[in-house]
Amino acid sequence: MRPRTDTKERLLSLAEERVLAKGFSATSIDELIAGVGITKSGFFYHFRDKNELARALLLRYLEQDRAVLEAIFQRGDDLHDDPLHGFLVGLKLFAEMLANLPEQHPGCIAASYCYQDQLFDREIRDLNAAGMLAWRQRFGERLQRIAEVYPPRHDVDLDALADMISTLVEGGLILGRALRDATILPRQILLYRDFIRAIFLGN
Amino acid sequence: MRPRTDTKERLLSLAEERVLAKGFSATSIDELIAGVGITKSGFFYHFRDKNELARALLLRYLEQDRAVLEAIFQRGDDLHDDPLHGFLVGLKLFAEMLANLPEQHPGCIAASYCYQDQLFDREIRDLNAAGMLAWRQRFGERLQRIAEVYPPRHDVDLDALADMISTLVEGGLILGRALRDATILPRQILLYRDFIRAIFLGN
DNA sequence: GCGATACTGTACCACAGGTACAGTCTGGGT
DNA sequence: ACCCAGACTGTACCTGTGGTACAGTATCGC
Repeated sequence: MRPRTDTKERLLSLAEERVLAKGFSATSIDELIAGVGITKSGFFYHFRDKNELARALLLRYLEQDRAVLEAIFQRGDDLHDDPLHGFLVGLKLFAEMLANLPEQHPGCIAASYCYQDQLFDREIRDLNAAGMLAWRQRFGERLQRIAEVYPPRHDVDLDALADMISTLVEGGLILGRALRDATILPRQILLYRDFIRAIFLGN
Repeated sequence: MRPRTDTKERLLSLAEERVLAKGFSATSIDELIAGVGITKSGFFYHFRDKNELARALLLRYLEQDRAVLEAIFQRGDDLHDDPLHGFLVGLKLFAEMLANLPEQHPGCIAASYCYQDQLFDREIRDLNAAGMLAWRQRFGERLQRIAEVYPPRHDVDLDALADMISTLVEGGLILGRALRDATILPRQILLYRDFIRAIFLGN
């Protein structure tokens, strides 16, 4: 048998799927190794223990998420020079992408970890928090730039408005899963888009 | 030792706390019985197996949640006859209640179960879905009544707008936990309130 | 042929969920 | 005073899982 080079990736992919379906602690090492066809020793060659699997899973997820979303909103900016309209285009693209997923969005590792955070060490919890804060900052900066050009008529809590995207995504994933309805999340994003229009364009 | 009558309740309370902190499968029967001071046989006297604990936990949570939220929005309606303004008062009361919790909101059992749904049987998943749908209906009816009096200038997806509350609550709980910031959720509710004003009052 | 990489195989331990079932204490009703 | 249902305790046992330890092996590139 020739040694494969993608075993670690396949372990992480399978682990991600199982963790989103059953939670981290219910995801047994045995089912992972059975799924990718290695032995327990093979698993512990790649990861010192289950906690290291948890960390690798989170890092991989955060990075994938960042790359996908940055690409979408960058594309929005490319399609429209104005910061507000570029953002509105980005939100539409985001909603379309979510609506066109081949199947139900599998869920967010960060949210899953959040409801099991006592399983993990400080480092993982901090990574998770940093990931959320990064979105607040990225969207917050956008909203700042927009507010400079389109001063909102009322006071708006821009940090909360930035957090609102992550909030709707996390909440939308939960409702979508619970109700087995993949349209919930994209519709929430479109509502958010309406809200942004109302705040900065007043219509 | 005299037999207590509240053992089952104490088991459920402790289980709820642990499940929200570690997830269901990582919550061991041993830690629960140690926490309330009974033996394993005592646990299996109250619950046939762990799955029955899961069901009882969810039912208890859904009922508590329903009672608390209905009381808040009923109070809003009592304070203002108009359906829109009663709802706006209710949202403000809700945000205040969330902001004044003695400590961080412990989280939502339904959301926790959602990210571990393969652990549970069909019945529990259906209960969870029915709980979410009930909120869509309760808020959807309110929004219908409001829209009759205050026709929105644009088309609005009222079902999505009803779901938006649950979405913001679930998402806000996740961000609040991840960032250890109890102000996130109430601020999201206030933003939702602003959105409702913008849609139905146009300001 | 050598060493790094990617594993396998074997053996072992503690703990968790779960099953089974007999025994015990207590308070309330008769 | 007695009985019985409710609320447990005690003991024994089985399986699966996470985790540890460590020696051995196949393959590839240099």
